Amino acid sequence: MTLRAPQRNGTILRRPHRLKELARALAERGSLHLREAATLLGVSEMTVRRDVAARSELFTYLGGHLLAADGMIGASRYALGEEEHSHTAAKIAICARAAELIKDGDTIFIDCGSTTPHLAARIACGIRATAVCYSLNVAEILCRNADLRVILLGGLWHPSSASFSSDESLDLIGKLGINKAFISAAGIDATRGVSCVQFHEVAVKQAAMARSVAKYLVVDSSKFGQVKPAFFAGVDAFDGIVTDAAIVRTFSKQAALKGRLIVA
Amino acid sequence: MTLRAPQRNGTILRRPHRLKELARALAERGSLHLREAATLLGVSEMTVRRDVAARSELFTYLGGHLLAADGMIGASRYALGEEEHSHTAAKIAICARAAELIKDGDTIFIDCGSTTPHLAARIACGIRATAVCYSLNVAEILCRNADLRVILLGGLWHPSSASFSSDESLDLIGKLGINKAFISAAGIDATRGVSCVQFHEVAVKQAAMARSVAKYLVVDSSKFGQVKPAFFAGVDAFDGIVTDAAIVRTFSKQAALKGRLIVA
DNA sequence: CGCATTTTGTTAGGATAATCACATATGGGC
DNA sequence: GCCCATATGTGATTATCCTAACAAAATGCG
Repeated sequence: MTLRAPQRNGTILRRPHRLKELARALAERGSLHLREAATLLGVSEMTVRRDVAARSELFTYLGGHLLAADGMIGASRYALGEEEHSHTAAKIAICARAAELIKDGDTIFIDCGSTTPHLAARIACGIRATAVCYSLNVAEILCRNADLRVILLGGLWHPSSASFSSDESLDLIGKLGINKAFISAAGIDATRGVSCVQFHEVAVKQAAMARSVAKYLVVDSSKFGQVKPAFFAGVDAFDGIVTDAAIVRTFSKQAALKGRLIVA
Repeated sequence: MTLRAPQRNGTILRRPHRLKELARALAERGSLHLREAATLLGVSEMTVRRDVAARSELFTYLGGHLLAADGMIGASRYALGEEEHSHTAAKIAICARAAELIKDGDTIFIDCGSTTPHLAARIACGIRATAVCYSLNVAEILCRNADLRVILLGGLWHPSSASFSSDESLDLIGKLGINKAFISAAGIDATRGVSCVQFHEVAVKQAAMARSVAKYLVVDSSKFGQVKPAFFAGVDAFDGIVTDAAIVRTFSKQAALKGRLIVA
């Protein structure tokens, strides 16, 4: 069995194209009936069902109605159909592990990205902590937790990462005492360090790490060996690297990671 | 037929109590299946249906699943079942009117509260503007609009008003040039001025008004004659007061409001 | 208590949605 | 062209939801 390129219809990739159309329609209208979606896309209802099932992280499907998924608020124009939204199972697993590190009374920092919302959602009810964040999808989740004090770093909105940035945010970080910083990344490389895609994130990540006693990198195994444009820290800046089991074989013996891997 | 006090079961008001329980459960879990809701409340599914139908503004009901209503995002623990969420029709109407004031190229400020999310939602697609806000429910809506540049003033989260406050936010406002500020209030009184409930809102409202060329008060008619603890501006600080038709008879002849009422 | 009213539960039907199995279509490789 | 794999459509079956009508229980009042 050989790997093939996706099939084409005329000029466009079919399923990915439909998913984009759906996401666009949902962003505008909020919800969509299965039947509407089918006629909108010019396919049968069954095909819409299958499309949605294939990428169930992106959509919520309730009783014949299609909604934007819980976590994708503000993230609709957020690299949809790309890598960003894959590895969801691994992300949930590592975030569950990372959440165990959070104790009563902690002040934590939660980075932006597609991984960290899972961490925010996994903070056990009853843990009284202060949580600092700068992305909208993380804030939404934290703010629903009545046991948390939440600080959102504001500024200019960046749709690409669903986050905010401003000089004043950095000032605010400077006034905080943080116990544990949970940092995400798009790439981690033993020699070239840890990097992300958006440059505006760099200053926030660095400021949060500078103010934090412990720093944890929260990345799924697909990020290992990747290098992205915006470098922000060396691998050794982290006290722990929380990741999933798939990583162990390839990288766990590297000296740079020695003793700091926390495998979910 | 006589008017009666609500019926009681043991110690608690039944329907109102169930609605609160439902809202609480929804705030935690996001969505709830009809069957779960029924067992949770210890009543039949039919009763849940009737409860929800009775206050359909609060809930969205799709194919057997119960969701928090569109407008109440972030406002779940926000005086639910109280006055805050009433007058919805009037709020939508006045916000539609206020949204007409927003033009291409404007920089606008949108206050927090249960009224202003409707304004955020009513900004016509295609209008390219910069929008400044400091509440989560407003930010969520603005950030979905790809035609807007959004600035969120961050800080410490206040569940009571779904908003954020910090000194740094005020610094940030100081750097902005705002054309139109849309301010909400809980009370407006010709002699005692305009007031709100939460004190942390005062500094933000005042800073935004100070930086803005035009100031509009966006309040439904039920707020007239009310006085709340946190005073933040005189009636004459506003260039326009956008409100609904119900107000005209009682207050529109007052000299203090003369010529500044904009009736939806 | 007995009556009127309201609230809640139950049942039954028709409508709608979900799932499965199978048929058909499409496009790529040989 | 033929075959294969994937993609899509169709129809039948089952499950679920919605509504309405009626029955039962709770409540307030004289």
